[in-house]
Amino acid sequence: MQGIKELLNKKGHKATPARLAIINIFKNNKKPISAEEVYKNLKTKLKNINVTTIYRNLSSLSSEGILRKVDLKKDFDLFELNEDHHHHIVCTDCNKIESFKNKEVENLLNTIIKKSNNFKQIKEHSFEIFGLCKACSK
Amino acid sequence: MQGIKELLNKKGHKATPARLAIINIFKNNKKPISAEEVYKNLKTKLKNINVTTIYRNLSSLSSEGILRKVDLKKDFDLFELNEDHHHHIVCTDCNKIESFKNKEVENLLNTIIKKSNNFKQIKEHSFEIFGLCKACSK
DNA sequence: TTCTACTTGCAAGTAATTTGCATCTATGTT
DNA sequence: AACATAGATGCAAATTACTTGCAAGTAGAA
Ligand SMILES: [Mn+2]
Ligand SMILES: [Mn+2]
Ligand SMILES: [Zn+2]
Ligand SMILES: [Zn+2]
Repeated sequence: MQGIKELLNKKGHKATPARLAIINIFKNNKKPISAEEVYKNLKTKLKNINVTTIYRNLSSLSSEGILRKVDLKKDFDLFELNEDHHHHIVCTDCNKIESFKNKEVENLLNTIIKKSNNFKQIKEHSFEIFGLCKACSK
Repeated sequence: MQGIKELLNKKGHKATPARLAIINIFKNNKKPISAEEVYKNLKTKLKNINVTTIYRNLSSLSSEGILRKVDLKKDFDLFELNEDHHHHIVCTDCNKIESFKNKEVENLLNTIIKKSNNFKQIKEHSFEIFGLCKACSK
Protein backbone atom coordinates (compact mmCIF):
# COMPACT_ATOMS: atom_id res chain seq x y z
CA MET A 1 0.00 0.00 0.00
CA GLN A 2 3.03 2.22 -0.27
CA GLY A 3 3.00 2.81 -4.02
CA ILE A 4 -0.63 3.86 -3.96
CA LYS A 5 -0.09 6.73 -1.60
CA GLU A 6 2.76 8.08 -3.69
CA LEU A 7 0.80 7.58 -6.87
CA LEU A 8 -2.10 9.57 -5.47
CA ASN A 9 0.08 12.36 -4.13
CA LYS A 10 1.92 12.60 -7.41
CA LYS A 11 -1.41 13.28 -9.07
CA GLY A 12 -2.23 15.94 -6.50
CA HIS A 13 -4.65 13.82 -4.51
CA LYS A 14 -4.53 13.04 -0.85
CA ALA A 15 -4.30 9.52 0.44
CA THR A 16 -7.32 9.79 2.69
CA PRO A 17 -8.70 6.83 4.66
CA ALA A 18 -11.81 6.75 2.48
CA ARG A 19 -9.83 6.78 -0.75
CA LEU A 20 -7.40 4.11 0.39
CA ALA A 21 -10.23 1.94 1.63
CA ILE A 22 -12.04 2.26 -1.68
CA ILE A 23 -8.99 1.25 -3.65
CA ASN A 24 -8.54 -1.64 -1.29
CA ILE A 25 -12.02 -2.89 -1.92
CA PHE A 26 -11.29 -3.04 -5.62
CA LYS A 27 -7.97 -4.80 -5.03
CA ASN A 28 -9.83 -7.53 -3.18
CA ASN A 29 -12.58 -7.84 -5.69
CA LYS A 30 -12.45 -9.28 -9.19
CA LYS A 31 -15.83 -8.28 -10.58
CA PRO A 32 -17.22 -4.84 -11.43
CA ILE A 33 -19.18 -3.29 -8.58
CA SER A 34 -21.43 -0.27 -8.12
CA ALA A 35 -21.07 2.79 -5.91
CA GLU A 36 -23.74 1.38 -3.65
CA GLU A 37 -21.88 -1.89 -3.25
CA VAL A 38 -18.68 -0.05 -2.41
CA TYR A 39 -20.68 1.98 0.08
CA LYS A 40 -22.15 -1.05 1.84
CA ASN A 41 -18.73 -2.60 2.07
CA LEU A 42 -17.12 0.59 3.36
CA LYS A 43 -19.71 1.22 6.04
CA THR A 44 -18.45 -1.79 7.95
CA LYS A 45 -14.98 -0.27 8.04
CA LEU A 46 -15.42 3.49 8.28
CA LYS A 47 -18.02 5.02 10.54
CA ASN A 48 -19.71 8.08 9.13
CA ILE A 49 -18.77 7.44 5.51
CA ASN A 50 -21.09 9.08 3.00
CA VAL A 51 -22.13 7.80 -0.43
CA THR A 52 -21.23 11.13 -1.93
CA THR A 53 -17.64 10.46 -1.03
CA ILE A 54 -17.82 7.15 -2.83
CA TYR A 55 -19.24 8.77 -5.95
CA ARG A 56 -16.64 11.51 -5.93
CA ASN A 57 -13.81 9.04 -5.53
CA LEU A 58 -15.04 6.59 -8.11
CA SER A 59 -15.18 9.51 -10.47
CA SER A 60 -11.73 10.91 -9.74
CA LEU A 61 -10.07 7.52 -9.58
CA SER A 62 -11.55 6.77 -12.96
CA SER A 63 -10.28 9.94 -14.58
CA GLU A 64 -6.86 9.18 -13.18
CA GLY A 65 -7.03 5.77 -14.80
CA ILE A 66 -6.85 3.82 -11.56
CA LEU A 67 -10.39 2.58 -12.00
CA ARG A 68 -12.51 2.24 -15.08
CA LYS A 69 -16.22 2.35 -15.66
CA VAL A 70 -17.81 -0.77 -17.08
CA ASP A 71 -21.08 -0.65 -18.98
CA LEU A 72 -23.13 -3.78 -18.44
CA LYS A 73 -26.62 -2.55 -19.26
CA LYS A 74 -27.51 -1.88 -15.64
CA ASP A 75 -29.26 1.28 -14.52
CA PHE A 76 -26.21 2.22 -12.48
CA ASP A 77 -22.50 2.42 -13.21
CA LEU A 78 -20.05 -0.33 -12.40
CA PHE A 79 -16.35 0.06 -11.74
CA GLU A 80 -13.30 -2.15 -11.57
CA LEU A 81 -9.54 -1.77 -11.29
CA ASN A 82 -8.11 -0.50 -14.55
CA GLU A 83 -5.43 -3.19 -14.74
CA ASP A 84 -4.99 -5.73 -17.54
CA HIS A 85 -7.53 -4.92 -20.23
CA HIS A 86 -10.28 -7.51 -20.61
CA HIS A 87 -13.94 -8.03 -21.41
CA HIS A 88 -16.93 -9.69 -19.77
CA ILE A 89 -19.62 -12.27 -20.26
CA VAL A 90 -22.63 -11.52 -18.13
CA CYS A 91 -25.59 -13.69 -17.16
CA THR A 92 -28.72 -11.64 -17.68
CA ASP A 93 -30.52 -13.79 -15.14
CA CYS A 94 -28.27 -14.10 -12.10
CA ASN A 95 -25.67 -11.44 -12.97
CA LYS A 96 -22.77 -13.84 -12.87
CA ILE A 97 -19.79 -12.15 -14.51
CA GLU A 98 -16.94 -13.98 -16.19
CA SER A 99 -14.05 -12.01 -17.61
CA PHE A 100 -11.88 -12.95 -20.55
CA LYS A 101 -9.04 -11.66 -22.64
CA ASN A 102 -8.81 -12.16 -26.36
CA LYS A 103 -5.97 -10.99 -28.54
CA GLU A 104 -8.00 -11.27 -31.70
CA VAL A 105 -10.49 -8.72 -30.45
CA GLU A 106 -7.65 -6.31 -30.00
CA ASN A 107 -6.15 -7.13 -33.39
CA LEU A 108 -9.49 -6.54 -35.05
CA LEU A 109 -9.41 -2.94 -33.94
CA ASN A 110 -6.60 -2.24 -36.36
CA THR A 111 -8.43 -3.85 -39.24
CA ILE A 112 -11.55 -1.90 -38.45
CA ILE A 113 -9.87 1.44 -38.05
CA LYS A 114 -8.11 1.00 -41.37
CA LYS A 115 -11.41 0.55 -43.12
CA SER A 116 -12.93 3.57 -41.44
CA ASN A 117 -13.44 6.74 -43.39
CA ASN A 118 -13.67 9.09 -40.47
CA PHE A 119 -11.47 7.64 -37.79
CA LYS A 120 -7.78 6.98 -37.63
CA GLN A 121 -7.12 6.64 -33.95
CA ILE A 122 -8.91 4.71 -31.24
CA LYS A 123 -8.96 5.65 -27.59
CA GLU A 124 -10.90 2.77 -26.15
CA HIS A 125 -13.43 0.08 -26.93
CA SER A 126 -15.97 -2.06 -25.17
CA PHE A 127 -16.85 -5.64 -25.98
CA GLU A 128 -19.33 -7.21 -23.63
CA ILE A 129 -21.29 -10.39 -24.05
CA PHE A 130 -24.69 -11.17 -22.54
CA GLY A 131 -26.30 -14.56 -22.13
CA LEU A 132 -27.41 -17.17 -19.66
CA CYS A 133 -24.89 -18.99 -17.50
CA LYS A 134 -25.03 -22.76 -17.32
CA ALA A 135 -26.94 -22.68 -14.05
CA CYS A 136 -29.55 -20.29 -15.37
CA SER A 137 -30.04 -21.85 -18.78
CA LYS A 138 -31.55 -25.06 -17.42
CA MET B 1 -45.83 1.73 -44.23
CA GLN B 2 -48.30 -1.08 -44.67
CA GLY B 3 -46.26 -3.90 -43.18
CA ILE B 4 -45.60 -1.94 -40.03
CA LYS B 5 -49.22 -1.58 -39.12
CA GLU B 6 -49.82 -5.30 -39.54
CA LEU B 7 -46.68 -6.14 -37.63
CA LEU B 8 -47.79 -3.96 -34.74
CA ASN B 9 -51.32 -5.33 -34.71
CA LYS B 10 -50.03 -8.85 -34.81
CA LYS B 11 -48.15 -8.14 -31.64
CA GLY B 12 -51.24 -6.72 -30.01
CA HIS B 13 -50.25 -3.09 -30.42
CA LYS B 14 -52.18 -0.35 -32.09
CA ALA B 15 -50.79 1.60 -34.99
CA THR B 16 -51.30 4.99 -33.40
CA PRO B 17 -50.12 8.21 -35.05
CA ALA B 18 -47.44 8.67 -32.41
CA ARG B 19 -46.13 5.16 -32.80
CA LEU B 20 -46.04 5.31 -36.57
CA ALA B 21 -44.35 8.69 -36.52
CA ILE B 22 -41.70 7.40 -34.14
CA ILE B 23 -40.93 4.42 -36.32
CA ASN B 24 -40.78 6.75 -39.26
CA ILE B 25 -38.19 8.93 -37.61
CA PHE B 26 -35.97 5.92 -37.16
CA LYS B 27 -36.49 4.81 -40.74
CA ASN B 28 -35.20 8.18 -41.91
CA ASN B 29 -32.28 8.26 -39.56
CA LYS B 30 -29.15 6.19 -39.65
CA LYS B 31 -27.57 7.01 -36.30
CA PRO B 32 -28.71 6.16 -32.78
CA ILE B 33 -30.83 8.89 -31.20
CA SER B 34 -32.20 9.64 -27.76
CA ALA B 35 -35.78 9.96 -26.53
CA GLU B 36 -35.27 13.70 -26.33
CA GLU B 37 -34.15 13.87 -29.95
CA VAL B 38 -37.14 11.85 -31.07
CA TYR B 39 -39.31 14.19 -29.03
CA LYS B 40 -37.91 17.35 -30.62
CA ASN B 41 -38.37 15.87 -34.03
CA LEU B 42 -41.92 14.73 -33.31
CA LYS B 43 -43.07 18.02 -31.88
CA THR B 44 -42.85 19.56 -35.34
CA LYS B 45 -45.23 16.92 -36.67
CA LEU B 46 -47.66 16.15 -33.90
CA LYS B 47 -49.13 18.86 -31.74
CA ASN B 48 -49.56 17.89 -28.12
CA ILE B 49 -47.15 14.99 -28.16
CA ASN B 50 -45.69 14.18 -24.76
CA VAL B 51 -42.22 12.82 -23.94
CA THR B 52 -43.79 10.11 -21.86
CA THR B 53 -45.32 8.71 -24.99
CA ILE B 54 -41.88 8.62 -26.59
CA TYR B 55 -40.37 6.81 -23.64
CA ARG B 56 -43.18 4.30 -23.53
CA ASN B 57 -42.93 3.60 -27.23
CA LEU B 58 -39.17 3.36 -27.35
CA SER B 59 -39.45 0.85 -24.59
CA SER B 60 -42.20 -1.28 -26.13
CA LEU B 61 -40.75 -1.10 -29.62
CA SER B 62 -37.47 -2.29 -28.17
CA SER B 63 -38.96 -5.27 -26.40
CA GLU B 64 -40.72 -6.17 -29.61
CA GLY B 65 -37.38 -6.11 -31.36
CA ILE B 66 -38.29 -3.32 -33.74
CA LEU B 67 -35.81 -0.98 -32.09
CA ARG B 68 -32.74 -1.70 -30.03
CA LYS B 69 -31.00 0.22 -27.31
CA VAL B 70 -27.41 1.25 -27.98
CA ASP B 71 -24.94 1.96 -25.19
CA LEU B 72 -22.49 4.68 -26.14
CA LYS B 73 -21.35 5.92 -22.75
CA LYS B 74 -23.85 8.76 -22.69
CA ASP B 75 -25.95 9.58 -19.67
CA PHE B 76 -29.07 8.76 -21.62
CA ASP B 77 -30.18 5.85 -23.76
CA LEU B 78 -29.89 5.80 -27.52
CA PHE B 79 -32.03 3.79 -29.90
CA GLU B 80 -31.89 2.70 -33.51
CA LEU B 81 -33.78 0.40 -35.84
CA ASN B 82 -33.02 -3.21 -35.00
CA GLU B 83 -32.19 -4.17 -38.57
CA ASP B 84 -28.90 -5.63 -39.79
CA HIS B 85 -26.65 -6.14 -36.76
CA HIS B 86 -23.67 -3.80 -36.62
CA HIS B 87 -21.38 -1.85 -34.32
CA HIS B 88 -20.22 1.76 -33.96
CA ILE B 89 -17.19 3.98 -33.83
CA VAL B 90 -17.91 7.15 -31.93
CA CYS B 91 -16.02 10.42 -31.75
CA THR B 92 -15.76 11.38 -28.10
CA ASP B 93 -15.38 15.01 -29.10
CA CYS B 94 -18.05 15.79 -31.67
CA ASN B 95 -20.18 12.64 -31.29
CA LYS B 96 -19.85 11.65 -34.92
CA ILE B 97 -20.98 8.06 -35.26
CA GLU B 98 -19.83 5.66 -37.94
CA SER B 99 -21.26 2.17 -38.09
CA PHE B 100 -19.57 -0.95 -39.35
CA LYS B 101 -20.14 -4.65 -39.74
CA ASN B 102 -17.44 -7.22 -39.16
CA LYS B 103 -17.87 -10.94 -39.60
CA GLU B 104 -14.82 -11.73 -37.54
CA VAL B 105 -16.31 -10.10 -34.49
CA GLU B 106 -19.28 -12.39 -34.82
CA ASN B 107 -17.09 -15.43 -35.40
CA LEU B 108 -15.07 -14.64 -32.32
CA LEU B 109 -18.15 -15.09 -30.19
CA ASN B 110 -18.09 -18.80 -30.86
CA THR B 111 -14.45 -19.11 -29.96
CA ILE B 112 -14.99 -17.18 -26.77
CA ILE B 113 -18.06 -19.08 -25.66
CA LYS B 114 -16.27 -22.37 -26.19
CA LYS B 115 -13.51 -21.31 -23.82
CA SER B 116 -15.99 -20.15 -21.21
CA ASN B 117 -16.51 -22.21 -18.10
CA ASN B 118 -19.86 -20.79 -17.14
CA PHE B 119 -21.56 -19.88 -20.38
CA LYS B 120 -22.70 -21.93 -23.31
CA GLN B 121 -25.18 -19.67 -25.01
CA ILE B 122 -25.04 -16.02 -25.95
CA LYS B 123 -28.05 -13.78 -26.31
CA GLU B 124 -26.37 -10.58 -27.42
CA HIS B 125 -23.15 -8.63 -27.41
CA SER B 126 -21.94 -5.09 -27.74
CA PHE B 127 -18.77 -3.93 -29.42
CA GLU B 128 -18.34 -0.21 -29.54
CA ILE B 129 -15.24 1.80 -30.35
CA PHE B 130 -14.42 5.28 -29.08
CA GLY B 131 -11.87 7.71 -30.46
CA LEU B 132 -11.41 10.98 -32.25
CA CYS B 133 -12.65 11.47 -35.77
CA LYS B 134 -10.30 12.94 -38.35
CA ALA B 135 -11.75 16.40 -37.95
CA CYS B 136 -11.40 16.37 -34.18
CA SER B 137 -7.95 14.81 -33.98
CA LYS B 138 -6.23 17.80 -35.57
C1' DT C 1 -71.82 1.72 -34.45
C1' DT C 2 -70.42 -0.28 -30.29
C1' DC C 3 -67.20 -2.30 -27.08
C1' DT C 4 -62.92 -2.71 -24.95
C1' DA C 5 -58.12 -3.21 -24.53
C1' DC C 6 -54.53 -0.55 -25.53
C1' DT C 7 -52.70 4.54 -25.59
C1' DT C 8 -51.84 8.94 -24.39
C1' DG C 9 -51.23 13.46 -21.73
C1' DC C 10 -50.31 15.27 -17.56
C1' DA C 11 -48.74 15.36 -12.88
C1' DA C 12 -46.22 13.20 -9.57
C1' DG C 13 -42.74 9.88 -8.26
C1' DT C 14 -38.07 7.25 -8.64
C1' DA C 15 -33.39 6.42 -8.45
C1' DA C 16 -28.73 7.33 -9.54
C1' DT C 17 -25.57 10.79 -9.50
C1' DT C 18 -24.10 15.69 -8.82
C1' DT C 19 -23.47 20.12 -6.60
C1' DG C 20 -23.11 23.90 -2.92
C1' DC C 21 -21.23 24.90 1.15
C1' DA C 22 -19.29 24.82 5.70
C1' DT C 23 -16.05 22.10 8.08
C1' DC C 24 -12.05 19.14 8.18
C1' DT C 25 -7.49 17.09 7.18
C1' DA C 26 -3.39 15.27 4.57
C1' DT C 27 0.73 17.10 3.08
C1' DG C 28 4.30 20.55 2.07
C1' DT C 29 6.63 24.30 4.43
C1' DT C 30 8.52 26.84 8.02
C1' DA D 1 6.34 20.13 15.84
C1' DA D 2 3.13 23.83 14.60
C1' DC D 3 1.09 26.30 10.27
C1' DA D 4 -0.99 27.11 6.07
C1' DT D 5 -3.80 25.60 2.47
C1' DA D 6 -5.34 22.89 -1.46
C1' DG D 7 -7.96 19.28 -1.63
C1' DA D 8 -11.68 16.09 0.98
C1' DT D 9 -15.69 15.04 3.27
C1' DG D 10 -20.62 15.07 5.22
C1' DC D 11 -25.01 16.60 4.67
C1' DA D 12 -28.78 18.63 2.32
C1' DA D 13 -30.59 20.11 -1.78
C1' DA D 14 -30.61 19.88 -6.78
C1' DT D 15 -30.40 17.47 -11.32
C1' DT D 16 -31.77 14.45 -14.73
C1' DA D 17 -33.32 10.60 -17.22
C1' DC D 18 -36.89 7.82 -16.89
C1' DT D 19 -41.21 5.60 -14.80
C1' DT D 20 -45.84 5.26 -12.88
C1' DG D 21 -50.87 6.33 -11.74
C1' DC D 22 -54.87 7.79 -13.46
C1' DA D 23 -58.57 9.69 -16.14
C1' DA D 24 -59.78 10.46 -20.81
C1' DG D 25 -59.11 9.17 -25.82
C1' DT D 26 -58.84 5.99 -29.80
C1' DA D 27 -57.68 1.96 -32.88
C1' DG D 28 -59.47 -2.24 -34.27
C1' DA D 29 -62.49 -6.32 -33.66
C1' DA D 30 -67.15 -7.63 -34.00
MN1 LIG E 1 -13.62 -7.10 -15.20
MN1 LIG F 1 -26.16 1.97 -35.68
ZN1 LIG G 1 -26.89 -17.07 -14.34
ZN1 LIG H 1 -15.19 14.31 -34.00
